[in-house]
Amino acid sequence: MRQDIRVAVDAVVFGYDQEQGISVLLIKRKIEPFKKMWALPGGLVLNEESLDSAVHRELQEEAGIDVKFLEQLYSFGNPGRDPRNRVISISYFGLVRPRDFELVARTDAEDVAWFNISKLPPLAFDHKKIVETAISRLRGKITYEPVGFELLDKEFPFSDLENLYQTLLDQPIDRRNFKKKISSLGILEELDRTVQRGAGRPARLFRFNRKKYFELKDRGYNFDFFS
Amino acid sequence: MRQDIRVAVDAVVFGYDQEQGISVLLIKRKIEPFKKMWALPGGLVLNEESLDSAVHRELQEEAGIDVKFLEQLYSFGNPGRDPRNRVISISYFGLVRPRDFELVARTDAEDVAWFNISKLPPLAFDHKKIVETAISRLRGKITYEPVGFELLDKEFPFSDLENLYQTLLDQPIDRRNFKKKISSLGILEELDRTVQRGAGRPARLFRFNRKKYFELKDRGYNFDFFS
DNA sequence: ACAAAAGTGTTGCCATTACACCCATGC
DNA sequence: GCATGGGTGTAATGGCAACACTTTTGT
Repeated sequence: MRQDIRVAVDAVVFGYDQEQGISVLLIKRKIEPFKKMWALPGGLVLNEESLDSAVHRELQEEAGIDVKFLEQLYSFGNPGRDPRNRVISISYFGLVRPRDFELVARTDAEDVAWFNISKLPPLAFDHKKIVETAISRLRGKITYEPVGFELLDKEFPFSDLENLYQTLLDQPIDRRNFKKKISSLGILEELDRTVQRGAGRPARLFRFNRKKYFELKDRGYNFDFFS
Repeated sequence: MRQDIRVAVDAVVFGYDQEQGISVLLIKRKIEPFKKMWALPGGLVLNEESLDSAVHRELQEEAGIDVKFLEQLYSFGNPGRDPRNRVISISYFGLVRPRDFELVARTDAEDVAWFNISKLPPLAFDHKKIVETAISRLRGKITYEPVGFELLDKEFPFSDLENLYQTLLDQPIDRRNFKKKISSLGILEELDRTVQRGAGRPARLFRFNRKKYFELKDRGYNFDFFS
């Protein structure tokens, strides 16, 4: 019998926010199977498009967002992961600043929303497994490359970076040692301006030096976070 | 138009040998397209089988070998990577001891052979790119997990491990420091026996402590190889 | 006896860790 | 003036890197 397998892409897009922590973008399905359940944005690849284009298109179509940082995660292909036909899912991993986007549910999606990664609803298909894979990739990532460029505002107080790392590592960091380490990498530029956040002393703003940041990312770097 | 994409798996299986260094397993294609060219073992996934089974089956069918260590590498899916139909390839990465197997060309393969990774012939499809991706994964791998269990003989002199790392890193290693580092990981067991290799003093044999080796592998470990 | 490979310790240095008080602002 | 978050330096430790000579065998 001729091969009868379909190919889909699915995206696990993470956002970071001081209040919410790390969130994942989900859509509520408008159609069967798993109608009304939350699921990862994604869908079948068109005949003429590349896999990368397919993910970008689906994110645009279903959630109305344009994710710049996307990389391939893993391909899930067990028979039976879709109850109707055999579909293999090529999953992607993305990072964005949620505040940069206004979510808009379209086409197959009845709703779109951010969910904190520790408060996920039940998910359609094997999407729970996909999200878990993505989270463990994200956690692993910060130990061998810098993370933050895609998740923080263009200009941010140092404590934002510190909080991001604490959230991702799920453990406290010594502020002074962390500052020393990051500063020594030379990927940050200190600005003259400050920002006030609630009570307390105003914080100086920083931004990433795009060039050095990506150089370091390409070379790879071993952070040793234990403290 | 209904989706018309096929799904294949391809395997980049590496072998290590004191004389040959790092090699890749290739087959010579018996059929069009790219008839008579060298290519990675692989082929279309059957309707009812998992991706993992598909790779194992293809390796068995085309090369007659049974690869125990296999993990997913990356999925390549550009339209046009196969000149006839659209085929996406889910590639896998494997490690074996070449001496454990006798290669046997079967089904679609006219020939099977090991090629040193620096002396590869022209390859069919985009297999050159796939092999390059696999090599860079292999190089990366040894910096965050131990490697060797799957590539060395059950019992081996310490110098084999040292040579393996030197080959993979493509740079000399200080023998004393390397010994100290590996010993401190507690993944090696020293045996009473020795082995003689050509001239020189006989070398004591070692073997991996399977349990501790895989514990370390799961936990992840940061080697810092610079020297 | 010499060539070839195996085996083995010490020292200096640098990077990581641990640790606590002052500063600028809002209320 | 007090609560809140921002900002900063030093000393001790431990892990890594550099480094060369002796041992055991074959020829």
